[in-house]
Amino acid sequence: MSQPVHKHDVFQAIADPTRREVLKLLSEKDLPISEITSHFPMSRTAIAKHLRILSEAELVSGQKKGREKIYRLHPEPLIELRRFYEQFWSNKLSILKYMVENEEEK
Amino acid sequence: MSQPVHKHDVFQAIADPTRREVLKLLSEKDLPISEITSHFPMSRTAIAKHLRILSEAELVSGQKKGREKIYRLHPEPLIELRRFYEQFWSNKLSILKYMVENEEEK
DNA sequence: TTGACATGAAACCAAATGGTTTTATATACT
DNA sequence: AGTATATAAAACCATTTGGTTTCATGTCAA
Repeated sequence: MSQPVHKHDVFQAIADPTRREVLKLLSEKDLPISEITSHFPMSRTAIAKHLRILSEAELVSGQKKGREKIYRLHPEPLIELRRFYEQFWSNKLSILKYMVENEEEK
Repeated sequence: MSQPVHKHDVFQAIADPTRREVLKLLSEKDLPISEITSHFPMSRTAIAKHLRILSEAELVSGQKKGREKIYRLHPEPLIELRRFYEQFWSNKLSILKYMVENEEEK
């Protein structure tokens, strides 16, 4: 019975370069769809779809303001990205260690 | 003229849950395809395809050893994940702060 | 050398992805 | 009231994705 709360997860959401760019944009400032679209070589409709996917992953939310819909970044789910990353690189020391160990094999 | 050196990048590579699991497996131990396959409810061919994608992203490499092909993890490209992550969460303090603030909601 | 095992490669398929165009609806402006 | 603006929603489409099955090739072992 467990509901499929989110169709898209964070990993899928950031798989697309356009969506990563959108997140970057929104990290500076809340923006309406049309403004976001102006930064990309594609239709507003395409951007709206990307925003929906980001929204399903709870990385952004949109609030209607007059006739505009203002989107805002919510970076919290990206923490899952960090948890994943740290399965492999738990700290900077381990990275250094790895690099040293493999120095000669190159 | 710039060649598309890699068909798949890290972000695409880790978008699939099976591939993330494969990376996790390989983080413990180098493994041949058949052994990897035994951990998943799908065919060896399917796993081989996932390995190719991971390989294109340079997250794994495979070396023939007798009739087996042993795969090994190369976590280096995951550093890009970290760079992306830190665009939004620049330091551990902000993460800690967030986690503490949301402790009770679990 | 024959058979079992491990992988590779190709053809095929349904569903998802990432885009388009068209049409509709709600809001703001004059 | 009528027009322009901002978004939404739907139909459509080509390509990619994630799987399958089938067949071929190389290697080990008896």
